[in-house]
Amino acid sequence: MQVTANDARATPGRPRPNLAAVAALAGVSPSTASLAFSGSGPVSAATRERVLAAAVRLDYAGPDPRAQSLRRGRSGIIGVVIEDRLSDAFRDPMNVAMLDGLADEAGSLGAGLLLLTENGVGAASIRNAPVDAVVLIGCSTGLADQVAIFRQRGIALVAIEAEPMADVLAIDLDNRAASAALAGHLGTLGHSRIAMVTLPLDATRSRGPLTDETVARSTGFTALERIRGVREVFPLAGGRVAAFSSVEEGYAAGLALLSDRGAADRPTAIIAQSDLLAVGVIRAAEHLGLAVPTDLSVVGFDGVKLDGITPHDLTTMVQPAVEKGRAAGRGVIALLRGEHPAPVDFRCTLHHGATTTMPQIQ
Amino acid sequence: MQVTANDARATPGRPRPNLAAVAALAGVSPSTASLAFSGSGPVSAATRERVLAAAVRLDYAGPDPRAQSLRRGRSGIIGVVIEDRLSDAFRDPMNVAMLDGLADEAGSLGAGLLLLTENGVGAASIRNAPVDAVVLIGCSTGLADQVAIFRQRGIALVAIEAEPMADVLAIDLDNRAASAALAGHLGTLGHSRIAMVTLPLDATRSRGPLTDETVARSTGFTALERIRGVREVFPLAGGRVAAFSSVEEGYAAGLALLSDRGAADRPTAIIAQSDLLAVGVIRAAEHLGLAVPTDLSVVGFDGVKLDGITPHDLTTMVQPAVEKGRAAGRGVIALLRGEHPAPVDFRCTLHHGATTTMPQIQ
DNA sequence: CGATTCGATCGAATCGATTCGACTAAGCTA
DNA sequence: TAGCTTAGTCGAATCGATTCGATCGAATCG
Repeated sequence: MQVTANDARATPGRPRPNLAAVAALAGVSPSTASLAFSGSGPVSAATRERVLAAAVRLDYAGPDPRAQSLRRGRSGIIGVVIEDRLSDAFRDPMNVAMLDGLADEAGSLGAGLLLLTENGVGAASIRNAPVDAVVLIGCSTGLADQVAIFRQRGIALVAIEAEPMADVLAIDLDNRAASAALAGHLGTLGHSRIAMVTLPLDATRSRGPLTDETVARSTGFTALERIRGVREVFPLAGGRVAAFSSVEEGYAAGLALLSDRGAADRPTAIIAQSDLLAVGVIRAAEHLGLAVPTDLSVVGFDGVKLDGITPHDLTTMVQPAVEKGRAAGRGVIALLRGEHPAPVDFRCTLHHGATTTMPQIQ
Repeated sequence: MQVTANDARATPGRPRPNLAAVAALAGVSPSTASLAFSGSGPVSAATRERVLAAAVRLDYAGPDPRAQSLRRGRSGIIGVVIEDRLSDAFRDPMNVAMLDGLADEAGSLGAGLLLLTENGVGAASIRNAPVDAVVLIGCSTGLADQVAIFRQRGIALVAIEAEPMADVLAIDLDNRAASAALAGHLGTLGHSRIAMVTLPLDATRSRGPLTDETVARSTGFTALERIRGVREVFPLAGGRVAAFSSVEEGYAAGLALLSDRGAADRPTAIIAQSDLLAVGVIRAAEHLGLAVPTDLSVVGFDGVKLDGITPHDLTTMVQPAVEKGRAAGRGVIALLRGEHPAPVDFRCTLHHGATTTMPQIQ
């Protein structure tokens, strides 16, 4: 029971005053004091002054948000469910951009974002979090359980790029069509030996060849959709699965796809599921003495800024990541208002860079 | 007023049952029902069964977290104050790593992380957030106001790398000493024309030359400490201020420091305040035809993984970023227990890479 | 001048759970 | 069998604010 630094009112400090105490000191009823603070009712200027003065005297910090949220039935908090470790999720600039857009809209509502990771004890936090709504980000198809919990609690749900679910507002991207368009672009140029470098297919983030089995077991909605899109054009396209959306992973996958193969055996084009992966693939190609796009065409996905990361002007599908987050935020707001917002579908736009050309004649 | 998909019980849905309703259906008092749920009291197995069955019948989702947090005086939420836009803050891998460590410890407590940005309307959310504790990350020295608010609310405070403040648990890094050591390393090698590329000096994130004036106006604690450390060795060292910790910014700063100068005029070594900046500087040097380290020595800070980003083995100060977050988390836990945890000071370790050598004789 | 309205204030109920103290009945000891 | 313990249950107070309806005095209107 040390008494050192007992000025630290961190936790035990003397009990904070409440509105009733302020009201008592000001000589008014708690209800009047409440009105004076919230400004939602007729209060004479004189009483308001008195209440505010009393609050200052008592060092009252304003209404307790916990009590407010109980009374109002709203906490002003939006949950964000992220399946990964934060460091993994935030490694992908797209996720960060989405979160940024979401934070923007949430901020306009005066709401905060509560990060909910589902790993470990986090399950408890999903069950107990005082959230008004939840946005599912970069989530696998295997979160039916979580969704059920939230639904039972009567919490509004929004999912970004997820398998359609009942009672969940979908914010989607045309991953499939966009990937098909990229593949089509390469097909038009004359490519036929195509390989993919995909985003992780499940939460284990295991790196390796893209096999029918790994695809069948996959829970990564976005990655799957993009694979499907490519296979609409090249039904047999294979490739590698990356563990992260990063330059290093792209580099490793690129080496795996390009090393130890003759020109006749090697893919003439690689479709990477993210720009970072694409940059890695390009580095691998160049490391192996292959010129891009002469010896190898490479396309990416996302449309992130690559200045300073690569000198190439990458051909890629530009997606409105921040806008996805914004749309999710607006969806939340509408749901909380009791409206029935319509699902949103975003479109990618093809950026015609300089990393694709016709395949060399062999 | 469409009635489509009216199954969406998102918001308006019929009112959720409460514990009292469950108790009534089970034929017990609310207090007993509460005991049955929390398990913190003697309840016969039969009664517990009955209560649980009633809960299932009513589709009761468990105690309302809002009411719990009012009653208990704890919300199970830890606020994280980030000064920047999220997309800016998360661009720096150090911040993400810290957050990850923090999330880890918070998760073990069953707590969630609430992102609080102070820009815009966010001020409202700082004032109203139902948090038990707050961690200040990457914050400027100009947040006395926020700290005052939290203190008034009796909220436990932890700051990572911030100017010491009363009643705020400090988690610090030896930025100054580590920077001095880096500078000393270069000094020992024989360098004397040193330039710095610093992290942003304030929230405006303006790019430009490092002048006495910008330093004097700066609010960036970490950046300032690192500048001070370097100037312990090279009192007159100047340089450039970057707008972000990124490769592109480093590249731009590198060009500004190295272009249009003769070998006798140019710095022989550059101290970058982050590894990403250092990589950018190296790219700029190489773009200008200067070899690293022969023509220019470069050091970084942080110790991030750079595989795939640069082939160089960067000489840098490795900091325990995840551990900083963990320590902050443990500090929060201790404070909430009413303990008086001691401040923590982390040390960087010098990684001797291959980007420094003796300056060329002119 | 009496009736009416309006502005300001207050009382009491409410949000949903937790918890302390009290009570009951059953099991035990002497 | 009287007296005592104890497991199980319940009532009521409490956390801190909001809000509806009622009240009271003063100002306005016919």
